[in-house]
Amino acid sequence: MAEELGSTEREIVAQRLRKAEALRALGVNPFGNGHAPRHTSADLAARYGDRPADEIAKDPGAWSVAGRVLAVRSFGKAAFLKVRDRDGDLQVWVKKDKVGDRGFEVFKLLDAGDIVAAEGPATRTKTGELTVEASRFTILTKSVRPLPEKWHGLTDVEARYRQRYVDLAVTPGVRETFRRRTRLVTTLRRFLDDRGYLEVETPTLHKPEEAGGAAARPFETHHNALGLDLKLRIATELHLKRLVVGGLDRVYEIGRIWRNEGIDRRHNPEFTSIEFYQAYATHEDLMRLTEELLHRLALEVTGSAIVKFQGQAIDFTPPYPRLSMLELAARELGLSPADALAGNGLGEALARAAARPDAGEAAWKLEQAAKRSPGEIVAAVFEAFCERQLPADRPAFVVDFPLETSPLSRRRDADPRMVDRFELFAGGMEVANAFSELNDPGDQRARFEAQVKARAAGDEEAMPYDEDFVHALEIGMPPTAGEGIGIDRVAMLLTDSASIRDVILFPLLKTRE
RNA sequence: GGGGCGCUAGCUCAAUGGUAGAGCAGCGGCCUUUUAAGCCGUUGGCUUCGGGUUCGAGUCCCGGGCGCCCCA
Repeated sequence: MAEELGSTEREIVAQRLRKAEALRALGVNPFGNGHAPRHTSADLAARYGDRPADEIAKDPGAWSVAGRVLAVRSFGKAAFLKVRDRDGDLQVWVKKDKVGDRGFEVFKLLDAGDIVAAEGPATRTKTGELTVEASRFTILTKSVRPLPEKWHGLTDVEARYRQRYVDLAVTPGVRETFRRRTRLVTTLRRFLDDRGYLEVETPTLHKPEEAGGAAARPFETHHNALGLDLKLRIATELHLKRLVVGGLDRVYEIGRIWRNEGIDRRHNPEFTSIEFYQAYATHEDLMRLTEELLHRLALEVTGSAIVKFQGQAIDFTPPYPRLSMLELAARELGLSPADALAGNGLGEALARAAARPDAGEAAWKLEQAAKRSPGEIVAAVFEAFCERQLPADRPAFVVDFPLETSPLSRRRDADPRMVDRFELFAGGMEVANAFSELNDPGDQRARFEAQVKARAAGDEEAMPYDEDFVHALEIGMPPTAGEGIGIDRVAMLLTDSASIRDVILFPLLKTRE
């Protein structure tokens, strides 16, 4: 098949399609079906481990494996294939005298990338590699496009995201990252199930008045038959709390959330959250639960409570330090917490802070905050100066949130300008957010009204007035605490991934051209 | 939204403004213990796209696209 010598991709595809036809001529369907391997690479590893060649020779077994060929080292009448199956890599040794003439004719039509099946005894080659010495060999699927180069693989990140199937097939560690992500979700689910939580599913299509629960802009869509404008949910909070009203005292939902906002290392427009709600609990209870949960997740997913993230070891062993947003922000401003919260001297202090050299790009944001309430200024100052001071070697709780930052949180009994809320930070990211839930319907009305006012004043992230939610609170919600955790962020931490795109199989990218 | 960087063969990368190259993959040979196998030979290019400057542009200038990083 030498009539066309070119090696552009188009010519390579044509070449390989000709090989597929040649396979058909040999009676091998190049896109065959119905062959099930009986073993995986892990089965061989489990059986033989590090045992030497002479021991394996006494018990070579009869193995049946299949997978994608990643590399071919051919010697004319024999060849070593690097084959990858779902568990790992395995070497297959194809020898003309063992697979027979026909099997060897099939082998000669092999390209890297093809899916093959091999049967035969195990052996250990003189270089020490556990190998299936094929007595039968066939090609199950012809790969008609070339795979990336075997040594460097696919390093172009854009190509990796756009063609995740290639990335998964050839890039070391990618499969493991997504296995870990799944183990994380499984562990999380078991953790809550064991504590009497009920997993539920609530709507992802929200009517405009339902699309609250967070400060974010929703995606908009439309139901044709009902003639109804809808929004994709930005949180699961308001529906889950309705369920607590209904007596599902411990509920959680793991699911997709959509927020119509920018994309960066920590944000993808669709991501996965877990929110859980527990009646008769307080935010203090949830802090302890969170410590226990993260500790468990680190252990189950990585095997250690100390996790390396971007060069920094993070110890997930409880307890985690608690830092006061109000105190830290007030200190930055040179005010007492009481004065900061009361707004005494706040304007001047804020202007001084914004002018500091280390305010840098945050200055603009601080100037914007000047028009807002003292509580929002405190939060803005915290974000600008204090987040980066949080401990790097372990997670940390931030507590003492001003009321204005939290329209769904319960007021603190001791100081109604504050709420009983915390956020958990780890690896420089906000990972969880939790609070004792507001269950006073009158107060909730007032908070929604303030949100409506903020929206009218231009705050596009302010949430709508959800009358039915207030109605639910009027029916009566037991004292409850609830929490949301960004699954993708935790997955980043536990897989040492710098970008959220590395833990989302198909991150959103712009259309090319 | 702003700034910086990148985009050259299927993949990974070279190329003072002066004939676009290499390795891998492919193709033709040799080769029955290789680990990026080796050796000989060989094909393959709309240099992201569109303008411009220039005798001459992958390279310089302007604009678009896509991506990454930083900032908002």
